[in-house]
Amino acid sequence: MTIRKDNHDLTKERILNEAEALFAQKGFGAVSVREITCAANCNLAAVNYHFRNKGNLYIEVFRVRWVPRAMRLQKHFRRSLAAQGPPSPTTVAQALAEAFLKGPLSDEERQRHFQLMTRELGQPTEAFEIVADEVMRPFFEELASMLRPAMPKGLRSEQVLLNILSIFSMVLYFNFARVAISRITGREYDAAFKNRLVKHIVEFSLKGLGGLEKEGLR
Amino acid sequence: MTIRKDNHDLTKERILNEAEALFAQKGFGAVSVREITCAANCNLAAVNYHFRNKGNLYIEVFRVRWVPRAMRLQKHFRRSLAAQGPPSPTTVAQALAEAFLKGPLSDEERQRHFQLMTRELGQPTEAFEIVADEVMRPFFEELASMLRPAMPKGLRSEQVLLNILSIFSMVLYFNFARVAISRITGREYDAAFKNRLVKHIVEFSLKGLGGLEKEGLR
DNA sequence: TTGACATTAAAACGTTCGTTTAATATAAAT
DNA sequence: ATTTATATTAAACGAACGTTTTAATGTCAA
Repeated sequence: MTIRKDNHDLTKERILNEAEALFAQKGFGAVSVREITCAANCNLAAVNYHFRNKGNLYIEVFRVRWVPRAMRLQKHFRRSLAAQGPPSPTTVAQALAEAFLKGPLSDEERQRHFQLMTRELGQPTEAFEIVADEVMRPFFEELASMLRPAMPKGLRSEQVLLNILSIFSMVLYFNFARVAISRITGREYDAAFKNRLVKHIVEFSLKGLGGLEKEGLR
Repeated sequence: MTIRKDNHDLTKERILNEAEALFAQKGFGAVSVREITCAANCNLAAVNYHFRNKGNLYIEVFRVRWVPRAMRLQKHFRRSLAAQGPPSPTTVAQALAEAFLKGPLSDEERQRHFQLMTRELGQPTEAFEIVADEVMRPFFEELASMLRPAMPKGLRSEQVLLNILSIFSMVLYFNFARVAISRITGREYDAAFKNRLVKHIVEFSLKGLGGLEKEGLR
């Protein structure tokens, strides 16, 4: 009964895509509804018809685009981690850096993803509740439980969390500050440089974590 | 001859202050000129009179507020470093983390500073040229020349730079994502927590840098 | 073919935007 | 005292904003 035609809400999908790209690129306040509908090749009123208003479109972008992508990233991380046997700081750091810097996403998609996240980290809106509750906190706890057994003796759980946050700060930074990093290092942000960054993050993180195993280095 | 009355351009100063706070808080596109002039307690036209237009006010904020503050930070770093004898990875990391997380700035000022920087890192505008050329690149080179002699044998200069960028990613992150970090860790971002973060960054960085000295730890 | 419903389209709503203009105030210079 | 340069003010400009309204489509079940 509720089965509609194939391209039932193709417009809705296009709006979500373009809205996400623009929100990531320029931030919520700097993007106009007209800009979105123009990029999505649809009528101005479509945003209000499909999403009630601009603000709700923004949080919908997180709900139906950002969170599922974050889940895909986590799944990719778990798969490539499981393929390496029981988790150690080495394998965790390796799988993390690879999933978040290379991983299953296109370069554009990854940039969008971390730009949106960085914006919410800097000035949290309603969308941050979603990011924190559905993605960050559960994943960080998962990572903590993986790393804790391999960490120096009686490490406080807060310290484990800070270590994880530090790794994430690097992942985030090397993703969202591409232009700046290219400019400062003088290197183009291409596949080769990305590999270099993964290697660096893994090494730096491993040492930072205080892991004693040396096999993953160099 | 050009000596005007006391409050000659007090308005100009107030506009710069409020503009910086608002640009940092919400981003260029999401701040209106009316918002700025209202906060600065002056007439709407004052922005265009003193700064030609909104865009020029933004880059002027960087020129006469952000860069000088960055210089103050660097000076503070150099002074507290010099007080500890010849620079080693330990003393450099310690002085860096302290200067950028506690340092000479008020908490508000520091948050503003890193929010503005993060915005430019994410989507560089004309202001990023200033940030990169006048602050980042020279300072990073200074740091590199300090760290290089103490680093493992034949470390490529690119690798030294990546290490420095990693430390900065943490400093940046722990400054601009305060709300998120408080929320995730469950700790209020107060003086005690800031000290905890400084300690963590120093330890993590030191190990990440591959420094062999242990005296600075714990 | 018809009636109901989902979607798109065009036009207009009132508001706010950045900027400009013209008038006014102030204090130093002549 | 008058001129000149600097600074502030109130008012208005057209453009763009988010949203609503109304009409025109398209698509199924009956």
